[in-house]
Amino acid sequence: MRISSRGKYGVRAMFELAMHYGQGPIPLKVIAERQQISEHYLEQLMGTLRRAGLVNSMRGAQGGYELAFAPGEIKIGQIIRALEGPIAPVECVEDGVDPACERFEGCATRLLWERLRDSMTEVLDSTTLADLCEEAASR
Amino acid sequence: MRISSRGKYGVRAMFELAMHYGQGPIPLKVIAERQQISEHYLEQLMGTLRRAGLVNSMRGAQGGYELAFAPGEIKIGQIIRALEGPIAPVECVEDGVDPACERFEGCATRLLWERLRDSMTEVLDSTTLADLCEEAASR
DNA sequence: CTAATCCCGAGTAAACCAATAGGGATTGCG
DNA sequence: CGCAATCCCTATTGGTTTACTCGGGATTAG
Repeated sequence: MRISSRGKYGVRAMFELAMHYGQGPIPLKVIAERQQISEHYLEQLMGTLRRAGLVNSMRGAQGGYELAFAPGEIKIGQIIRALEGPIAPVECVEDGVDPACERFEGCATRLLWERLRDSMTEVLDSTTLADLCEEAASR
Repeated sequence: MRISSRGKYGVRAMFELAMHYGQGPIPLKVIAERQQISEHYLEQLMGTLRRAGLVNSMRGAQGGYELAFAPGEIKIGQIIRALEGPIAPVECVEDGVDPACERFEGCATRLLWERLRDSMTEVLDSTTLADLCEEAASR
């Protein structure tokens, strides 16, 4: 029941961008350094986040990345979904999957997985980058 | 954010045992058949569950597996922990891990992962095999 | 022009997963 | 007793995923 480094790194990188929101683009190199993430690896993740519409990038000298929205409008759940796929402990409770289950009792365990999915989603979608910034500031 | 087949299969197998609790041991073969799980693979999982003290086994003809406790006393969380390890979205919020974080802002994301861990634990530890049986019965 | 920067695709070593293979030990029953 | 049913254990395998690394191309501010 672990998220992968993709999700961890992604949230850390986005948090870094959130902490400097409105101050112009931040180059990959700086994010990677400050968050201790392999630069090339992070590059791939940022590409994914860009294609998901969560960050904007500027090429060329003085370029870098910035959030596509204000920190308060980006939910952690969006970041995780972009990098790790649907938030669902088992495939059959993914959004948009046919709920018909051939196993009669499959449904018994299915309800459980739905509850688990919902509680995970609730946490991840009720927290925004702004919340993380506040928590970091209040210490 | 998926649990592996180990966890899925394990819960299904334990549910099967719960549905027939008190009716003597059920052979692996039957569990595997009813739950459509590879017999040899399930054997490994049952070994793990036995060593975790969640099931008892009887060898020889007429042997099989049965729950070590009443269904109401076995939490899903125990099954998952036995088969998948600690319930924690990231390593640094596992129980018993040093909470000191070298990254100053690591703590900002750490709080998030703790909340996620707690909400997952809450669901998995508040549901017992008896709950699954009830849900299956009420339809 | 050039240095800084993003962009992209390929390759890779290690780990993990789900399953298979093959045999050994126990035990109820005829 | 002897055998079939059953659990027990270790090893191996093929496939996938993970977390990177490598090398080069495109863009742009100064």
